[in-house]
Amino acid sequence: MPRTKKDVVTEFRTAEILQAACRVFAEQGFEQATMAEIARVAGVAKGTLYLYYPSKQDIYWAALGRSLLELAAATRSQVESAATAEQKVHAFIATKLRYFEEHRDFFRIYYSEVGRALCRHGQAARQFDDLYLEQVKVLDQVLQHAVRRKAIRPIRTDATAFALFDLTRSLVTQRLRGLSRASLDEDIEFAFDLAWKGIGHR
Amino acid sequence: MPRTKKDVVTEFRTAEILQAACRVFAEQGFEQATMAEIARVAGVAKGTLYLYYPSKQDIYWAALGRSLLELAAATRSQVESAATAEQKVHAFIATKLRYFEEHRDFFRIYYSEVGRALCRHGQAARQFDDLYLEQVKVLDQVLQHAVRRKAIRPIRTDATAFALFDLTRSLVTQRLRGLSRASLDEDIEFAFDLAWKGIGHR
Amino acid sequence: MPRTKKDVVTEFRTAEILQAACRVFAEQGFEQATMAEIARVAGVAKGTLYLYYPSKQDIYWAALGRSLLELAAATRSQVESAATAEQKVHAFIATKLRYFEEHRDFFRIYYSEVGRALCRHGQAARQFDDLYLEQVKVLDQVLQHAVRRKAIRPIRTDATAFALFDLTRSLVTQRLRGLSRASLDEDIEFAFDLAWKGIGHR
Amino acid sequence: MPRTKKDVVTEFRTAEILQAACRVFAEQGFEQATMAEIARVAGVAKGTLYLYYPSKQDIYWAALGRSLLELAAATRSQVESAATAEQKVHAFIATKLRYFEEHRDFFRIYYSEVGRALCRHGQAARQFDDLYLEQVKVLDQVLQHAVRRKAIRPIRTDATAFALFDLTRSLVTQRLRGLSRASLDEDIEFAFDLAWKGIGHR
DNA sequence: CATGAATGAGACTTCATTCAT
DNA sequence: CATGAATGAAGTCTCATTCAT
Repeated sequence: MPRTKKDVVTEFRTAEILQAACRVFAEQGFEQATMAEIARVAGVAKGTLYLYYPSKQDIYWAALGRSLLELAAATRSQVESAATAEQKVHAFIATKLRYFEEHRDFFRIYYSEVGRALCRHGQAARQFDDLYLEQVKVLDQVLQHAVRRKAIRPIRTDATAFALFDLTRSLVTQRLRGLSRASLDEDIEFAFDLAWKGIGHR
Repeated sequence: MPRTKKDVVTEFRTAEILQAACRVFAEQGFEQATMAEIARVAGVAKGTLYLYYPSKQDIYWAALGRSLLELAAATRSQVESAATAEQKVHAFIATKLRYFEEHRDFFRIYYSEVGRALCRHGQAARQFDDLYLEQVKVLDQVLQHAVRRKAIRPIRTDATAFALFDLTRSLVTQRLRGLSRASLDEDIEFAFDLAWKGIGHR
Repeated sequence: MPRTKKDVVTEFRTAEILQAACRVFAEQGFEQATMAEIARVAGVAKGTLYLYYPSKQDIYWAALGRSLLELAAATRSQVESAATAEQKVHAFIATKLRYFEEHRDFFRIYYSEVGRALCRHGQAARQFDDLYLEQVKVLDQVLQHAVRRKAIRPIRTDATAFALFDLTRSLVTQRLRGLSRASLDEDIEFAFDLAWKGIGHR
Repeated sequence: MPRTKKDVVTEFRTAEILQAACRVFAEQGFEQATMAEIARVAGVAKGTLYLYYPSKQDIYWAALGRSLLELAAATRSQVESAATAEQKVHAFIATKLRYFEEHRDFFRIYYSEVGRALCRHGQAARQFDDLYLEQVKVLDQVLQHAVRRKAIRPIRTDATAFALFDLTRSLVTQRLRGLSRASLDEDIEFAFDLAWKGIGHR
């Protein structure tokens, strides 16, 4: 509440750096990205980066984590707001697609990290993994509930949750690569339709 | 045409190197993997690697490409052998899941590369991308044909092809991470069921 | 001449900084010590250090020089006060041991600098060297006088002066490292006794 | 015994590097010395240094340790060869002065390290310290024995051992700094004489 | 052909010093 | 005067690649 001067500047710089980092990591990937390039894009000196983050790794996690938490929160919120199971699944897909559409750099880093996590598994990617799995769990519970209510077919909910998760990723990727000529809303409907007719009763 | 002596040795060394590379790249990722480690695992000297491949990048592409071509061929073959659209889609999913199940290291590299390709796009990943898109196209044509024959709902076949593609990846990932307790066949049936009930007529 | 306000503050800050510097340099050595740490210990900001000293090097010389001058003055004073050659040598040894006992941080820097001076010779260590040699000269003259008076054996006085100088350093070092269980006075007597009589029987 | 080819080269390079390191460390001190400079003096590339030593620290310890062990061995050997206590003390002083006279760069590093060890105490300098203290112990035992035989005065042998140790260092330093115009043998005799008889008349 | 010692470009990180507030 | 955020030069170490043996 106090120290507005310092905090504002810090927050500004932090945001500036993370934004630059996001762009650079999205374009180059973690390993190819250099601190020099991040600094250049952020418009600061190399040393300045280390005033705000102790290492390249930390900038990376910060850039990734910030959006990851935001996305997770948005997803939880939207899913909870939805009334029926159908609407919840729709909300899940829609929220993700919309968020990624608006944060394409984040999606690139995010997707890239999913791949990296398969290799080098057992490294410090725990925090990332946790957030990842938590998202799936949210959807899993929605599906479990829906199965009990017979809103959807009896189905392996955990595996389905994963699959729906990847389905959204699939569409985002298509959009990102310019392979989808449809509008965002159309893609959302398409994904939901595909998912729902698949898991829908009858 | 024969010259067996030389060719056999070359082929042997090549295979040995690629296998080692596959393991190392799968465990470490492209950037973290070192030529020294690949050489060590392959049981040859560092310099020897350069007798067979001009660069680290090339070993990577070779390791990736070899299995990629194999998988593509298997997929095409199995899909063509199948009679009905339903069986073709089933074959597509089954072939991929089976292949990845048997070539886990390859899958790791492959999936990791999908992520890397999003970043560093426009780099030399053209060959990878082509193979990737070709796979999708095979499925796309199956779906187009099926739509015309009203074997499945009228649907955006290209986007659906992508989605099915990612659906299989989703299940492989689950298996790889130890998140699926089902058998391989059960997972295949699950994936197909999910896909088909989604795209199936009625 | 007075302007007490400013001068007092300056003197206060200067002393504060030098004391902090003394502690930090003693603990870390010149190169490992950082301006940030000195500032932290001094309770001022990094920039403030540069208001009073133009560089790290200068703080170092100041911290070293201050005590060095003090010690030199004390030594001269005590030696002059002593009546006989024996007492003068005793005073020399005693003064040094007492001073170092009370200014252990200074001794660490001082001794460390002696070592550094051997390397990097020809650098700006002139001032340090001068003070160092001057101390020796004081003792040298005492010894020369004593030789003429036949108070001590005819002996190379300059080399002996150096040797006695290092003898005191030797004992201080032992005390500092906790290798001496004797009292300060006992160590003084021991050093003087050793110097005066040697170790030989008779 | 076998692998002469490789071993010889390795030994040659190792020696080359250590010699270069010795010179550079002697001239610049540990912190000011750079790997680039050591490589330049050794006539190899920077990376080559890391083929033989894992870090700058390790090169330093190696350069220091090699001579330290050599000196320790020579000292022990010479002291043991000597018959009487007087001759043993003489041997101790003579060996050290002779060795340092021939290995001036080593002495610089060595002395510099003694100073560094006072600061940053508690660091990994254990190995150095051990060798240092062991040397003193050798002399200590000689003195203890001599006291029992009444070859020398009853005296605190441990403290005296330290003092004699520093006495030799004192003379080496004088020679190194060009402050002694005497020959090496004269300085040896001077040091021994001073130690044995003290400065007092009679 | 095979080797692996040697290379050197380039990465991350530190820290003395500056300067706008 | 005092501050401390910003700077950027410089250092250590890694590793893909080369080449003499």
